[in-house]
Amino acid sequence: MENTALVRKLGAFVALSGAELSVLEGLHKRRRTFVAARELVHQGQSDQAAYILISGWAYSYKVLRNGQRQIVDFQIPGDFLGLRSVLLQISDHSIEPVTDIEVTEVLMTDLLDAFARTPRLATAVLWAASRDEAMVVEHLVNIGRRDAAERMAHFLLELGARLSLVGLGSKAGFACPLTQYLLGDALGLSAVHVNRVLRKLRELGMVTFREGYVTFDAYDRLTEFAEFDPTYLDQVGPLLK
Amino acid sequence: MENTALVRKLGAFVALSGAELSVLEGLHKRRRTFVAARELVHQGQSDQAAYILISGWAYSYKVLRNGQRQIVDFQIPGDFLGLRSVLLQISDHSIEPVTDIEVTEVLMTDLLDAFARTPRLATAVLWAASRDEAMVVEHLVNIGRRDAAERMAHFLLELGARLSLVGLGSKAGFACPLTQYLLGDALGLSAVHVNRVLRKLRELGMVTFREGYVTFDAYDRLTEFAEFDPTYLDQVGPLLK
DNA sequence: CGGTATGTTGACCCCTTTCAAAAACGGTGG
DNA sequence: CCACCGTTTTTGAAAGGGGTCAACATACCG
Repeated sequence: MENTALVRKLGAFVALSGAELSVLEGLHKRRRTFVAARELVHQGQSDQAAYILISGWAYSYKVLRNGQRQIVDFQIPGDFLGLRSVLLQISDHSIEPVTDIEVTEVLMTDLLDAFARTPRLATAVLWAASRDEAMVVEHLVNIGRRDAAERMAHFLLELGARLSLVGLGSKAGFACPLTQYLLGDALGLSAVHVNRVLRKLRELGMVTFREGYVTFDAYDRLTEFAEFDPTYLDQVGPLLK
Repeated sequence: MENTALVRKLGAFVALSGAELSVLEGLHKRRRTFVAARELVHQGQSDQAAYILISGWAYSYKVLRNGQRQIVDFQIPGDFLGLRSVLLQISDHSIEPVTDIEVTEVLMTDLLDAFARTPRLATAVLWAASRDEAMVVEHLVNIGRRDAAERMAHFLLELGARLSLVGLGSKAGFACPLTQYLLGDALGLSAVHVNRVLRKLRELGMVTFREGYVTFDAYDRLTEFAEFDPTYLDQVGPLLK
């Protein structure tokens, strides 16, 4: 089964029965692929389907009239794309792949049906949504109250931790397809300043971001510097037995 | 029934049956009151209960080691307090009343039971959580990509719109118990700058914030200025019939 | 091999912060 | 009713973090 990442995520919250697993399985209706940098969901469009990311990276963002863009979050394998859009019946944001991506489509009607048949699954998805919200909240704190260097450090650590949870990273580092423009739009910084900050962090011997790879040169020192506390990403144990 | 605000909110998403309404009713176990400015939930504490706000204002926030504080959102009547904390089993933020508040307590076990018995309620709560997340996302855009004046304007408009939905405000204005320090911590600005920005907006003839009351002097011009689009707050009609 | 996207660095400027201090406000107790 | 005191609001002056503009280096690609 390829959507292990999602099953693992939800399984951490709710111990899923065989029946529930097969309902979850049944959600994966259609396999689709999208190419890098071509918008997948458009802000304002009303959606009938969400996606589960199988491979590749994507990001969700909002654009302002003056052309500025704020990236809300990056999505990595195992994450939902556009779940909120489906529930609110309208997309309040756009989604674009960073790399070529593979997804499976989840139809809203199927999802609501699944909830009706297996309430525990609804709870599990509610948990996943809460975790996503916790990440957005952390980004808010990051942008609102940390200076550029701390912000960058925190961001890279969070990404590393998330990737580690799905086997794509470690405390040593991770492969990262993001450009400095994307980083800037995610952190509320200019691309130019992103560059300067990365240099500073490199010179401080804490992280190196070069050639699509992030290396944590001093993980603990970086964690301390960024005041990074991964509690909001972890799940201690199944809440529903 | 006093928790009309919540019923109205959820009812907008899911047409609730009599049975579902009574389950919802049954959630309101205990009525409690808290006094202003005394912390109600502490960051890091593990929670067994959430609250539904009946009257008064509260705010959720995170503190950094250096003492800085980022307010994530203000809660007004009809809003959940600490729903995310309950689902994640740990509070990633603190909550404090702005004014004296009345709440009803919702025990986690009751909530999960209610989900099991009435799946549509789970869907409705998932919707409410999505709406909260949409607000946080909008705050992120606000702080990340708007300058101080636009940010303040957008914030006041959103607050006005939310209060209007529960009958506590209009396009003319609303009663607002917030201090300039609270505004600053919510918007990622210093209190001093908040003051300057308010003066500027007042001199531009768009909003006036004086003596605990926000007056929209030119609602449309302000909306235009802040690029405020309330779509993310509204609900067009019940998704589940 | 030219062309386009990305990374790098310097100089300058402006929005916001910080520091400081005064004024206004609101409650409290005498 | 008033003196007193803590909180909140207001304003000024100076410093700084990050933005903007511009140029150049580098890498990738058909």
